Amino acid sequence: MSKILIDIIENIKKEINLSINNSIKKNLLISYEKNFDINIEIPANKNNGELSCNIALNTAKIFKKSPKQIAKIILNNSNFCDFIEKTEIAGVGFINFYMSQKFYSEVLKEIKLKKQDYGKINIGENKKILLEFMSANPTGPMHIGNARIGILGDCLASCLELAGYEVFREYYINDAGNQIEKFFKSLDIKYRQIYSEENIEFPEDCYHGENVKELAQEFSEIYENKYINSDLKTRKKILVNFGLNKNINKIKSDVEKYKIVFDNWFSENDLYKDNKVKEIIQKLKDKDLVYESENAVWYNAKKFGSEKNEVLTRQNGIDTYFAADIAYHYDKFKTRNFDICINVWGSDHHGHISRLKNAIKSLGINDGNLKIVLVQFVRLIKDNELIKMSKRTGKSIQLIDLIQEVNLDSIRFMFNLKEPNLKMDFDLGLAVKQDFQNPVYYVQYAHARICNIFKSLNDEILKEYENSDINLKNLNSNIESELIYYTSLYTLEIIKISRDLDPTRITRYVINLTKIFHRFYNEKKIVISKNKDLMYSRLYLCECVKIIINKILNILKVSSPEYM
RNA sequence: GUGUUAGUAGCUCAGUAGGAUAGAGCAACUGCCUUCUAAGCAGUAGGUCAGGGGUUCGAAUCCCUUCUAGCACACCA
Repeated sequence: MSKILIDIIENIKKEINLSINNSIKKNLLISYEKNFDINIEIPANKNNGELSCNIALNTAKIFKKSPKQIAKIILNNSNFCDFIEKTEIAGVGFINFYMSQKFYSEVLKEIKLKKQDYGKINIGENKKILLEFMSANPTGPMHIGNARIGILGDCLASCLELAGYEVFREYYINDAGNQIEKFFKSLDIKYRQIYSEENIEFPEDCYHGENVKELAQEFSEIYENKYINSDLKTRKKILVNFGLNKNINKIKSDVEKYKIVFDNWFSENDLYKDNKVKEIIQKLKDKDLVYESENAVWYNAKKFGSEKNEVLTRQNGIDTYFAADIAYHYDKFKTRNFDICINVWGSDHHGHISRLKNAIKSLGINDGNLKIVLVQFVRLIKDNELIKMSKRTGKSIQLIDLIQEVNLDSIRFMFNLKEPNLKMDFDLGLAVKQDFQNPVYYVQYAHARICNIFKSLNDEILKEYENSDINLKNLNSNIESELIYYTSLYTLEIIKISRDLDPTRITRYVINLTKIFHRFYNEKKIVISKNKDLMYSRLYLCECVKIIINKILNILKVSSPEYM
């Protein structure tokens, strides 16, 4: 468990509360019953210490003293652990903490000991999370927005695992409902067009993408005109099966090319096969939330403050996506017993959140355990021009097109740079052309530099380094302290990622870490044969930084080159 | 129209459970390789945090309001 810094922060909070209580007993502060929520932060400016507390400012009114007086009383009546070198009262009354040399040494020892497990914490308490993401429609190829969602979801899963959750990654295949009817209709017409002399019209509301045409073509190459005159039911079954299989396999292979991993591919159709959709409608009916009107079955969402009610079963007898989605989430929570469900959705689904939450709440599920991460659309820019990606026009930029132009390291890194819930412009020209400007190389370069240092050492030195007792107290310059301190913040980052469900923080963290490392590298010579004691300490530090960079690049599934 | 997300340097973005002098990268300019990798480092310049109110010791961050933009408001998924 890596949590030196976390422990110190907790210790400070406890000690300050203790100090306040003691001061009250000694009549130094006026009586107040509650324990305070102590806020410890990392100051933006290094001159304000490594940790800082604003408790004296927040309690000035309560204690009717100036913040500085309160801070002084608190410090006089407290005794912090030996990881704290000194404290000071600064500015308008902040209490600032400076770390001791022991702290720096212990952080490095922990990294070296835990290696890739450094940063692991257990705030998740092994709770089971079902993380559903990507879930692109199988009626056509995936577009670039799906790539962003896939990469963010994949990375979020890894981060949550680090935070101590048990994460199950799932892809929901929408292979049922109205859209499958539409998919069949589109395929069927394209298929018949191939063999018909007459001009069969292709309706506006069908899928206009190239994909449908290609599928019909492939189908006809295998079966020729065998099914042209079959009855509707037979034709539908064979065409839909053929099309879905092809598309889903394509999705699976594309996903693999992006190194995105799923534990399970959940078929919407299975919900129907197992009668789970009808069961859920019945359950809602039992709770008096369902009524029939205009030959459709409705869910009474207005009861929960919605503006309008929702259809569960259409006039044509087909259940809606909404009905299936309730059944799907019931299955996640109640049948498969997940503690928390996280869905990574395109932000165009945001309207769906409240009605789904209301629906599962009415089935006795705590809707607070359903969390939605919204991901906004990606626009692709090339030569300052917007590349459209409408599925309907058939000229969409597919997910697979991108990987043919830009290398995967770069794609994965770039998509992990910007917060999910912000729209993003992906500059294709820049990503391809100007490799050296890309932050991914900046980070990888630091890794390669460290590898190179170790490669330059001969076996004898390496052996001595491995076996000697390293004096980490040598690492006492500003830049070394700063670098070590930053490595200790890694755990805090993992906590914030699981709190905000924003994996992109880790990318920004590793960029900052490498920035400090590059600065250190320029400022301090590492291989110094005259002073082996110092050299080994610095090698130790390099090794620790390398461990973290490597770990984060692994999370991002970006390669860690040893040479560049 | 209603809901929702946003607006921070020329460009791309960090920073929001209120904190100290608002930060990076790119682009511009100036330096640093006989030295562990210059895909690097150091420095200069660049700001009415969209506008206006409010809350308080303190606001880019919270509240109200105006403006601008994306998205959603289907018996699509």
